[in-house]
Amino acid sequence: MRSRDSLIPVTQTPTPCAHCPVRERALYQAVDDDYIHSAQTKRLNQFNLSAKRTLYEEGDHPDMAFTLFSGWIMMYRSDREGDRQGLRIALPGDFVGFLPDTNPSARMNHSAVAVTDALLCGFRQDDLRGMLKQHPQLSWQLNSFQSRDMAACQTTMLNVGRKMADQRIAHLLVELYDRLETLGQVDKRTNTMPFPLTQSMLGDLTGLTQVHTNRVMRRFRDDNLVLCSNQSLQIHNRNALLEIADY
Amino acid sequence: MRSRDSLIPVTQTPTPCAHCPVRERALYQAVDDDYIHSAQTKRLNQFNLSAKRTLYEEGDHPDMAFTLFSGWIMMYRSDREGDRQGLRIALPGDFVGFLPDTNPSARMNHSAVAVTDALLCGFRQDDLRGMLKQHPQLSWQLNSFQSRDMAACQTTMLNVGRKMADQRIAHLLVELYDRLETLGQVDKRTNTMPFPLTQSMLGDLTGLTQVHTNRVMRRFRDDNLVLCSNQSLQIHNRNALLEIADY
DNA sequence: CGCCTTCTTGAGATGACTCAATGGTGGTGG
DNA sequence: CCACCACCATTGAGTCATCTCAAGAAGGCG
Repeated sequence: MRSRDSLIPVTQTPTPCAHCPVRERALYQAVDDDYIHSAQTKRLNQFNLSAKRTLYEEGDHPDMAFTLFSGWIMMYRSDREGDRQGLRIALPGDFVGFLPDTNPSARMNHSAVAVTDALLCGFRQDDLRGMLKQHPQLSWQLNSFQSRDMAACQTTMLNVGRKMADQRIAHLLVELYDRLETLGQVDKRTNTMPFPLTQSMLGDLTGLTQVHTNRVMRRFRDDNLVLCSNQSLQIHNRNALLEIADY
Repeated sequence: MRSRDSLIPVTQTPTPCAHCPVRERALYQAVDDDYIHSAQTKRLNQFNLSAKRTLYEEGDHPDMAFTLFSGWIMMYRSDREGDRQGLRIALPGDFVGFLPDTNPSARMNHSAVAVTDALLCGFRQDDLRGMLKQHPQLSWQLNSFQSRDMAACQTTMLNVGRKMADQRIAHLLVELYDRLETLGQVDKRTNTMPFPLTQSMLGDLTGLTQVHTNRVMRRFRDDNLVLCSNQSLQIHNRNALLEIADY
C-alpha cells in the first residue's frame, strides 16, 4: 500500500497513554482504566508523516487508523477532473482514518494529506473494531465523535451551498481559531494562531478557487480584519469576522 | 414543543417488530433476538406526520427519535436569512432524529420536514441511549449507519462545492432512484419512481435556486433524459445521467 | 544563484442569481 | 359547478459572484 511508504516509525515501544499530549480528546477519553489498559496493548508505534505526504487515499483499504498527536491533516474528496473538495482539517487529538466496515472490499471514500509534518499514533483497524465491539463505552464514545463530525460536516455544507465567499472563509478562520484555542495553540495576547494552510488549500476547504480565495484574503487584510504571514495568522477584528461569517 | 403538535398517534399498542415493513434497514438490524425483544419493549406508538409539517427544528431538544416507515422526509439546515441547505432525504427504513448527546442543553443542529405524508415509529431518546450503552452490537450498528451517512454527506459536499448545476441534479436523481430501487419502489419496466420533491426542494438539496433548478430540469426534459410529471419521475436515459453526474 | 512553490493582480467569460411576471393545477368553499 | 386561492412550474431580462486564463512578483531552499 503506497500510503504506508510515507510513514516513518518513530519508536519501537508503545508510548504510555499518560504521555499522550492530547489524551483528553482521543478515542479512549472517558473510558475507565481497564479499557485504557486494553487500548495500550493495542497501541502501535508512533509515526512521522512529512508535510504534503499522503496518509491514505480514496479507494485505499488501510490496515491502520490513527490518533493525530501533532500537526495538521486535511481530509478531502476529489472528482474525476481532479478538483478537490476539502472535508475537514484534523488537528491534534483527532481520530483519523478509521474504517468501520469489516468487509475486506470496503474502501476509504476520501483522502488524507499532511498539511504540516505530523506525528501519529497507529492502531490496527482489526484491533479497533474488536475493542469497539467489546467495550460499549468505547463504541458510545465513537458515536459521539461521529455525531460531532457530522454536525461540522453539515455546517460546511450550509457554508459551501449557501454562503458568499467571504462568509465561507471567515467561518473557516474562526472555526480553526476556536479549535486551536481549546488546544492551547493560540497566543491570546496577540490573537495569533499557527496557520500552515496555503490559499489553495483554503480554497479546497471552502469550495472556491485559489485565485478567488486570494482576493478575499487580500480584502480581509485591507479591511484590517486579519493578517496572514509567515505560517501564522493574526485576527485583528474577531467581531467583524463573526459578523461576516454569520457564526 | 411545537413539533409534537403535528404528530398524530396511530395505534396505542406497539407494533411487533416482525411487522416492521423495513426491518432489514432499521436500527436493530443484525441484532439478535434478545436485543430485539428489548427494542420491542422500548418501541412507542406509530405516528402520522402530514406533508409539509415539521418533525423537529434546529434548536429543538426532541424527546423522541424515529424509524421512518413510509413517506419522505427532508433534513435541512437554514441560516439567518432563511436560506435552506438540504442535507439529505430520509426514505423508509431510515433512522431519524436521534440526539446522542445526553446533556439536556444539547440541541438538534438541523431541521426535518415531511415531504409527503409519513408514518413514523417513535422511540424515547433516553431509552435509545440506554439500549446503545448496554448493547455493543447496537452501538456498532449505529456506528455503521453514521459512517454511511457521513459518506453520503461528503459526496454531497463534493457535489455542492465542485460540480455544475446539471451534475448536481443528475447525481441527486440517480441517487434517489437507486435508493428507491433497493426499497422496491421503482417500476423497473418503465424506469419510473415516485418523486414528490418540488423544484424548490430540489434546489435546497443541490445548493441551487428554484429558478435555476427549473431551467436545468427543463433542459433534461428537452434532451429526453427524464420526464417528471404527476409526482413521479421517469428516467429515459440513465447512462447519460450517470455520465453527466460523474457518478 | 536558480528553481519551485505560493501569492498577487488583471481582463474577460460565464454560470447562477435576482426580480418579475405569467400560466397551470388541484383543492376548497360558496 | 364555478370562482377563487394557494402553490408550483415556467420564462425573460439583467446583474453579479465566481471562474478561467495568463502573467508576473515574492519568497524559501538547495
